[in-house]
Amino acid sequence: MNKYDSGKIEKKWQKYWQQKKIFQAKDFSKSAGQQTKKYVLVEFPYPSGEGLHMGHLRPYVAGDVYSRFKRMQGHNVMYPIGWDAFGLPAENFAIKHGVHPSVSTAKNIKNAKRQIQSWGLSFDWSREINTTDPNYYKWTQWIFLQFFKAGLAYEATGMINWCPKDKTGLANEEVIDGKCERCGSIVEKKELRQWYLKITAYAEKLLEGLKTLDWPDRVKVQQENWIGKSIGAEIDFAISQPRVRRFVILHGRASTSKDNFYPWLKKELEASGFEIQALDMPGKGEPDDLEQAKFVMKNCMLDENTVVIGHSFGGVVALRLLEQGMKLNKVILVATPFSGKFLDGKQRVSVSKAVQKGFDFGKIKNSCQNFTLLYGTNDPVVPLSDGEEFSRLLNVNLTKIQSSGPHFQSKEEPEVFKACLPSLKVFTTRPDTIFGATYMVVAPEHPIIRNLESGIRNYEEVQKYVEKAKKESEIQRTSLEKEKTGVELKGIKAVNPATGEEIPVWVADYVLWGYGTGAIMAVPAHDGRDFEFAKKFGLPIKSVIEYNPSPHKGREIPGNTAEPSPLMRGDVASASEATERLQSAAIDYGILINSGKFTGMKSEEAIPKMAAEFGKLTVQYKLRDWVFSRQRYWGEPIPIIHCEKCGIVPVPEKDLPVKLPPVKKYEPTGTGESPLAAISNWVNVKCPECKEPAKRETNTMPQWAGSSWYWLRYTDPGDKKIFADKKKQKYWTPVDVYFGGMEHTTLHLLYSRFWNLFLYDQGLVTAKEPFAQRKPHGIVLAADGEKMSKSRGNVVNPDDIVKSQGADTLRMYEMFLGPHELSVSWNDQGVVGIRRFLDRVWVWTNEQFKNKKIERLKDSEKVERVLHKLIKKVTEDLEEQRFNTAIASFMEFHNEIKQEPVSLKTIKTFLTLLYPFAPHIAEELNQMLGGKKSLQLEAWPKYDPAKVVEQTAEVVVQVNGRVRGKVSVPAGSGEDAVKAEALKQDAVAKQIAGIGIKRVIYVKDKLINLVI
RNA sequence: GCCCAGGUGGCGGAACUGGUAUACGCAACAGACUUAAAAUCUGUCGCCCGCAAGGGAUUGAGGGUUCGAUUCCCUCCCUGGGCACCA
Repeated sequence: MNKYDSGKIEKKWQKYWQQKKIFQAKDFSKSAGQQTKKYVLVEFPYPSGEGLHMGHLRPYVAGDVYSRFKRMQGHNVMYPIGWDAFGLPAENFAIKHGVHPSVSTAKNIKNAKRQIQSWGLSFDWSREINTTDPNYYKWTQWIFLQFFKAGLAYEATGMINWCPKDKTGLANEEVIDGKCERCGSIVEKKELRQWYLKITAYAEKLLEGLKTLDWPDRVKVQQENWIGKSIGAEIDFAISQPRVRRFVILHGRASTSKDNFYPWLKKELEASGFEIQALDMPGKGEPDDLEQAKFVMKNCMLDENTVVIGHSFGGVVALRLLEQGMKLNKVILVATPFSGKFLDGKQRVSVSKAVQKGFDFGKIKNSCQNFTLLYGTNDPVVPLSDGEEFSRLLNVNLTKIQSSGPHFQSKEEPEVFKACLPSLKVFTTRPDTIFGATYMVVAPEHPIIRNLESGIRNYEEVQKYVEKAKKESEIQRTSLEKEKTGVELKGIKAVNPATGEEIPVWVADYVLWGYGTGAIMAVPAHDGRDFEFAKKFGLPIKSVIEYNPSPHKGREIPGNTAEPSPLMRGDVASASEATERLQSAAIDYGILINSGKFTGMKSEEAIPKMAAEFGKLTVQYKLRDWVFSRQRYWGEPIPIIHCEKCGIVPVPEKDLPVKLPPVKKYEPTGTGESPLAAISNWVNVKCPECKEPAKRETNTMPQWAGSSWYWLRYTDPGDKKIFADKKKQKYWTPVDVYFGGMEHTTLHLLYSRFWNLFLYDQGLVTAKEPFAQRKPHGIVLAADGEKMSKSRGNVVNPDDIVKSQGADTLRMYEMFLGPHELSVSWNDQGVVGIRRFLDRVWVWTNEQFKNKKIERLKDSEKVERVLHKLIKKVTEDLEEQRFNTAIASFMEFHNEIKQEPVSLKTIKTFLTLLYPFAPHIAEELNQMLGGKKSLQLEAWPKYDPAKVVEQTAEVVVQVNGRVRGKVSVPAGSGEDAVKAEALKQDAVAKQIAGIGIKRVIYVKDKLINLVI
């Protein structure tokens, strides 16, 4: 008998599988006996210099075992692999050693491929992909352009997360605990021009889709929390602003100062104590905006305390005023046209002329920082898209409303009046507490601080606070131990719309600019944070909710004995409901008090009513748009050209891919520009539209771009015409099982779902959701229970195990360690247990085979029963991916029958079952037994339910629920027979002696319980 | 603070819808083989009392439902993960 030489056997079979192309998945295959397709996916690796590690092995083996099993069941299985090869390590290596990333990447891929093959994984190599291959990233760029064309890829300047070590911007998802996901540096804030993908537009769809997925709850919940939906109300609080004295109304081109809403508006504003000016403008018909602007400057009192309302063409004039350097407090644009093309089909020469002259929006924003844009959803003349253009150029929100009359021309337009009064919009999930709002807080970044500069008496102090807050990192600002800080905006008061009372306005960094409206109504009696702040600064606290009188331990707030404890916890039952409908940070529902006509209502009832009364119901998400540009070299170039004249121009599809040019220096500049910016002959191009000189976008895409659609490419890896043929997609997608790590839940998995949902909406993808089932795996920890890491020196290299014990042992041990979804600790000593088992299988098979009679041998009843039990157990465990217990059952089987002679057929069946786990040894032994083809081509064994059944049953005898004995009875015996048998037992009789049996509980073939 | 997952021998872990808790493996101990060791094979092996037969307690803690609870319910503790001044 040969020794079990795992190294030799494994190489032999790996070569065999490759040559016979056993694992190639054929598109549309419907050959005889083949069932449905199965698309089994694992996260493709980043080929790093260190090679693949245990973290890769675990999901890959799981996917492999499952794939081999499913193929044998007759499924057409696709189990593909590729390389996610863009990324920083290769680039950093290039910086250090001057080796081009593509060179080191190719080398690393070669090594990783060698490793994967040595593990005996049944990947279909004919579908191998590489994200850094121009033929691949061509389509990554192409998809980006689809986002761009749909308006979901946009450029904006904003405060973004910046990693000072990697010298690049980061997405929100890449910041973990205020640190860079990749290198652990503390993330800074930096104002930069960036590309964004509008993932927020898909927030609701991403949430909805989750419901349809067969994913573990913990994964779904994590995505849900990340998207962070809360329903609440937006409420305007009026701001009294003593410095604004004067309103100037500029009417549209075909009207006069007496027309439209002007007389009514004048009356309203005068009643509020303002001075109004409204001129009849020169040049009717097709007026000239510059001429009108000069006329206004000459005839109106204009200064930094003036608000200008421009209706229609009047808005154009207002913008011209600003461009001329006129400083104004605020400009309200009402249905102001931009394009010159009107909805009634007419071209307005005056507007076209003004647009052609060009507005310098830099100058305009310099002159005034406070704009309101009002657009009518029912405007028959000026299109909403004009408003959107202004919104983009001025970087302010667009207010879309239904005007009372067409084009805001009715005699009264209340929305216009409302826009005239400065106000502060807040978002709250608890509008029912509005009567308790005793002050307001804005985030340090809130523009209202600049806008009300002239009205803020302590502006210097405020400014100092704002500057300090902006300098602090996210970690410092959101640190929990930190005491609340803030400064009152003196001279500014807000009006609580519920009580009519004037309340102070503060700036404080506990209010975040990134969420909601960046401003809150503070209800210190019912919000922990507001309470803390109010205590510190001595602000009034007013209780408006009475909690259900409940004996639960309320948390008494020290020093607040006068008021009923504001944070008294209410009824517990409401807590879980709250997450369902409305999320609440710190407060529970109760009965309203001190709340005018709402007093006595329950919170649940009051919330929608009060939201409608004082504002409107809205939805907020924590999800932010995806910062999609990186200031680094080794990534997909963003296929955009910047032209002075035509603006942002997408690279025409025929010019894709935009290839990475060779560079000498890979160092990131750190200034927020990519190293590509220095390659002038690459940067300078002709504008595809006007053919004038233009410049390429030099930012590249983030790591996650290539992996956001790679599973689609596997279905059609070589296609030159399209990213993935729709027929092939339709056959293969969605992915049936996706093995991978928990760490990708709010990164890769979220991004991929977003891309897929978008492409689905574009009609480019056939499956709405990309991954039907997700199987996350636990981390493989080192023997000491810590994470494996080089610095700890506790890393187990899979290559070493392959060398010493063999790939089959490595695979099986990895699976045997524990449940696939839980973290497990590697144990060097444990590995030998599996190797011993395989050794025994080797010896046992050889010895059985030596038995000359094996050909004619018939199995005993016991062997048959044990075998069929094994088939049942392994099949069921594999379906549920319970690999560890399946392996245990092989050992049990072996322990039970190792002394018995077994038939050839039984050994073969055993090897067939073992094949997915330990394919090399199974193939070798099967061949030794005379098998002519790969076990992969055998049908998966089926068990006979009749043979699984035991003839005799061991029934446990309990007395009062305690085990007192055991009886052997024929399977299926009735209660009386078992009871009689049980009473014969000494131990049982002893317990019962002298006491009558009150009751008997009998579970067939399992247990009899005598109650005395 | 909130949300998930989990807590079972010396260790990794089993236990189906409430029905023999500790399968399987590791480690440990004893024996066989050997000049010896390793390897291999055979056996023992959760804890306490007992020579034994047998008995008792036991699945993080406490309580409850039940003939019977690792499993269901309540309260609490601990570990891991996620979110976090998100209004």
